Amino acid sequence: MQRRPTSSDVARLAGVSRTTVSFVLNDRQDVAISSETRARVIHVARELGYHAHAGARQLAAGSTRTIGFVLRQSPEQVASDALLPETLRGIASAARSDDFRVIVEPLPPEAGAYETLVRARHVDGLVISGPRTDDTEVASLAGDGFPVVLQGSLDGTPVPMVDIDNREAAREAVDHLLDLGHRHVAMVTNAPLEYSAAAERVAGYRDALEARGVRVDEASIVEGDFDPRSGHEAMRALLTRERRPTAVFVASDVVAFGVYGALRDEGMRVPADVSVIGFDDIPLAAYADPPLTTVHVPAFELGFAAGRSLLDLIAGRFVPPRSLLPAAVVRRGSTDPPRNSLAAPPERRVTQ
Amino acid sequence: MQRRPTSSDVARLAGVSRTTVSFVLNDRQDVAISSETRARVIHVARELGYHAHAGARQLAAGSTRTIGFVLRQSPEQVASDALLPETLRGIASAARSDDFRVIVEPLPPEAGAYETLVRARHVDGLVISGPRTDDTEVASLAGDGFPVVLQGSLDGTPVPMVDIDNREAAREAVDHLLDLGHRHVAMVTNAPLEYSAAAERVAGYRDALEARGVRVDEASIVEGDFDPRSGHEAMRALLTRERRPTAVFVASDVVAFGVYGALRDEGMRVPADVSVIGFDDIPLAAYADPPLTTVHVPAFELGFAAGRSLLDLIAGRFVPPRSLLPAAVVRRGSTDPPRNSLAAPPERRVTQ
DNA sequence: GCGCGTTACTGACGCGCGTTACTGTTCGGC
DNA sequence: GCCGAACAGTAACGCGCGTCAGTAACGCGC
Repeated sequence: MQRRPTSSDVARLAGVSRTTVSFVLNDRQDVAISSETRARVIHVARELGYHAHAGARQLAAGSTRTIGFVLRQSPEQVASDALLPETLRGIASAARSDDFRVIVEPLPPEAGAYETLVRARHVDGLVISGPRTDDTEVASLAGDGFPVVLQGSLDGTPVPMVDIDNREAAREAVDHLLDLGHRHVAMVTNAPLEYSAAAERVAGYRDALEARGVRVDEASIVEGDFDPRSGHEAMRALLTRERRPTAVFVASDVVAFGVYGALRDEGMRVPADVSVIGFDDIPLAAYADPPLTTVHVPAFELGFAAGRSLLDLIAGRFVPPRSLLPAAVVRRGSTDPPRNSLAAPPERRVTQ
Repeated sequence: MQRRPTSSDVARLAGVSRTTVSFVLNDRQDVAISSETRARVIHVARELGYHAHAGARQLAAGSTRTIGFVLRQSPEQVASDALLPETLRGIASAARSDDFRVIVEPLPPEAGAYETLVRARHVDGLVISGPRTDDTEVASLAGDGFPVVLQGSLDGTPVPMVDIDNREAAREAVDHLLDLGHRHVAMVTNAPLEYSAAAERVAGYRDALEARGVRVDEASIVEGDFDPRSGHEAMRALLTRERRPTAVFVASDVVAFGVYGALRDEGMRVPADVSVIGFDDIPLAAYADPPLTTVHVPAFELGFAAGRSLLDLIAGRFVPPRSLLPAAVVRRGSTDPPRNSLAAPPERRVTQ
């Protein structure tokens, strides 16, 4: 492994000072360098395969050109997060366009873990995924003026966040079911309601029902917990209810796979007996049986937007406190009108 | 954002020199420091929330305490890589135990992209996932003595690699089908055969059949291409064959979801009409319909082992050229004996 | 009581870069 | 022909740390 070329090497070979090399390679417009000198320096640098030493540059310039991506979810949640690769690609993509790099830090058991990332100046800013209300570090970091962007929803924080409009998207999902004629729509949440996103999706569910004057039956909202197993149990619980729903809004595709399972166990067919709409549009949603109607969440774009916002924040540019990306229903095979919707319009069935 | 404490601050408050602070905090055993002084320094450092500046340390010590994780797959492959989160967790976990960090670099379109990571000394080593034969950079990096570990298989390279034994695992998968009595077993690959892993799994498929004296019909090996769609097409092609297989070995769970779809389209039931065994054991495999029998790939452990090996390499310790982790068949609901295996033992049916 | 080893610590250098303040040179206007 | 502005480039400092060579004090043997 031969010696790394330094800026002195470039300077010597180009017949200029190190300062000039630095000016040229950092493309500084405020200093006058003749275009011949510029070209010569750039040529030599390329010839030598010169790249400024990251550590030295950081030390001198005070910036790391690196951002951190902190996964605040539990290991199990990370493992089954089918959109994580896309989100990560989005962040990395945004970073690269500004010549930044991304350090990924899955949350370890101990607290104060990503503090090191910041205190040791490994990164210039953080994107925090799956933020939690009980996370006091985030607030104190952001309060200190350290650039932080939340990827996901969190109530009552001034920290900029990037997300989809969960409430609106959920409303649209349930609207889809209502449009098909369903009036008895149950819901399985994606997660416990302490998670803002889960609570917001429930709110959207209520919005949709109330807008049509359909009474919200609290018993038909059951909590899921990230994985298919929880969906299985939730659906089983729903099927013990006196009035079985004709449609279910499952606020997570992964959980919906469990819901499918519970329905199969009961011998109920989708969508003939029960319509199911999911949320996320994970890569396998289109290959479920039947293909899952769901809400498409633009994971790459969310990651990209979060990265973009963070870079803006680092550069001192204005960043809106909330960036909400559009999410839209993708209709596939798991939703249809309720079976006897023609024989007995849903509006009447309430009287039965 | 108040000023970062430096080692001088710690030194002053502890009443010692900066050198002593450095010795204590880096826990150097070869210099004599009284335990009282040690304790005092540590106390002050903690009090101040002191963490050595990453850039300065890198510049002085020459090591970044950071490793790179390069994703050599195409964006589409990354997006549908259901095991990526686990692998990433594994690497990060290994890194953390040595106080290293992980920079993730999805492969951008342009070539020479991760070279920067190395030339600018952003990282001390690289784990390269999904290596490809046409990757000359890897060879030249490793040839230069730069620490590189491959996560995944690549033929004919001296670079250390971590993987499962694809051939053996595939053999076990097919053995499972043969044990059930199947004799007409088709295969859908996980990827084109230029990918070493795909070729190895085909080899394992052949091994299993040949060991039982079953003739390998070249026409019953069809290439998949990472996504479910390719599985759908592959299975459709297999179903046009004169003799339909009674079982299919699909060398990727994700592709198997497509295979399921094609079988449904034909009105064929799994496992009653066709048994299917997958590969990978993605989180949703157990929630397919029917639950997919598959080969469990220990993704976290693979990531961890790759990270561990890389750290060993960086530290100058010995690293075996190939680390093969065990993968085992997980039987679920998608495999059963062939329907008429009792009425007409498979061995006889060949004469029909 | 002198030398020598051991213990406990420190001063100063340099890692490779960005940047500030400065120097020298050219050129146009009067 | 002189002056100031614009142009082209440079010397030197410091970012915060790790580390080497060195020093001072102390104990111990003879």
